[in-house]
Amino acid sequence: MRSDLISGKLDFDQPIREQRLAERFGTSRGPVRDALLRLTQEGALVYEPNKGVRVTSPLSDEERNVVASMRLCLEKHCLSTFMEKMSEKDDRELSLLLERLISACDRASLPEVAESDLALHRYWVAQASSHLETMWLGLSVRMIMKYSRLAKYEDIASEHQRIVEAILAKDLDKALYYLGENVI
Amino acid sequence: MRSDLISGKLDFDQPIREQRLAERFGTSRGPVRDALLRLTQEGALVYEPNKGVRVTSPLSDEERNVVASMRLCLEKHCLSTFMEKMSEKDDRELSLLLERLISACDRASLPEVAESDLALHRYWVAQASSHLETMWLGLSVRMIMKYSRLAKYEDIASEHQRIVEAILAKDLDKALYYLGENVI
DNA sequence: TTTCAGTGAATTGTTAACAATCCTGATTGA
DNA sequence: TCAATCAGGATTGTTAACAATTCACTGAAA
Repeated sequence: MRSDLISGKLDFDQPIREQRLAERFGTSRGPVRDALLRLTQEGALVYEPNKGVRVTSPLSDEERNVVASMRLCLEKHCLSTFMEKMSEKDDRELSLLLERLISACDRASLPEVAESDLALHRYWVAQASSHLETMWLGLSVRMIMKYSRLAKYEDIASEHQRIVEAILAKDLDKALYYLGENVI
Repeated sequence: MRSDLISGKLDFDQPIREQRLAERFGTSRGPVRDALLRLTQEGALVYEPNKGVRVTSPLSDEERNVVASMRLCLEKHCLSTFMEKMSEKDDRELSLLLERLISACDRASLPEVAESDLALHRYWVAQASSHLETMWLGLSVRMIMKYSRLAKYEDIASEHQRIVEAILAKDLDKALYYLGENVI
């Protein structure tokens, strides 16, 4: 469900019906309500009492700038603490996530690009702090719901490749610099 | 429930039982689950599958610094846009919220201080952007859960008095400056 | 004594039925 | 013609019962 929202399959303000989703995922309305409530708190949906949820409207340019600078502040901190104590296992994991993103870009598959983009960033955030991870999610979901509609796949791939290369080379300054160019 | 968490009535890691809350609030477990899920997304509780929720652990000093600077970035933007288009109605509302906070400080009532502190800040954030409001909530709840354990009531009152005075005098620079001193 | 499997209570997860609310469209009356 | 009213269907909100899981405790075997 989240990947549908992130990839922009659904139009803004479109209402989401609980019964439909329950049938689609072969469950009852209870767990569906839980999931919709979570997506609401993440900012992908908006809720109105007795009217259910609908797809959230995109951020204005001003809002997007604020969110982006908050996200950058958060990710820079997480990337710093992550790089201080990363192991060979993290190296392999990062390479894997990057590879997945690049292949999604090659196939020009918007849902997969959006998801693997988030998964890569999420990795260093989650490794640094679980508290910050949940906050990061809310920021990123909102940002990607807007940007995913006008993405250039080659740029995404190369931007992330530079970041990961800098991380693997233990070059903190360079990694932070490229991260700053990517998160806009 | 949220005010219990904010004011620090419950110990960290203490598990929250759905049945207990359902009886306390005279409802069934369904709405209780909804509320707990929301508080989880806000960061006041943490959830583990098949184990329910428990009170979240406090932020580390490092995490708190990051969250504080994110919150300050967000609130400064919101306060600026709010002050551009505020009316006399907003003047009265702010004065009311400030008065409530000061009287809570006088009574040295921690739950009320925490809640009216948040309510005041929330006002200009909500007026500026509903998108940013939900993000702000997650940041602020986490911050206040830590700070509320060692607050000096007179400082809180005077800090907010200065902020509101600057807002009412339409002095943006001064308002932002005092806000920066308060959100730490 | 320690460890491990088993047992039962406590708790969370899920479901389907029912209640309350909202929305749409037809009908009535001015 | 137009506005207000009133079904009815659709949708969300709530509840209680049931299923699945966890946890603490017991007791037996090494």
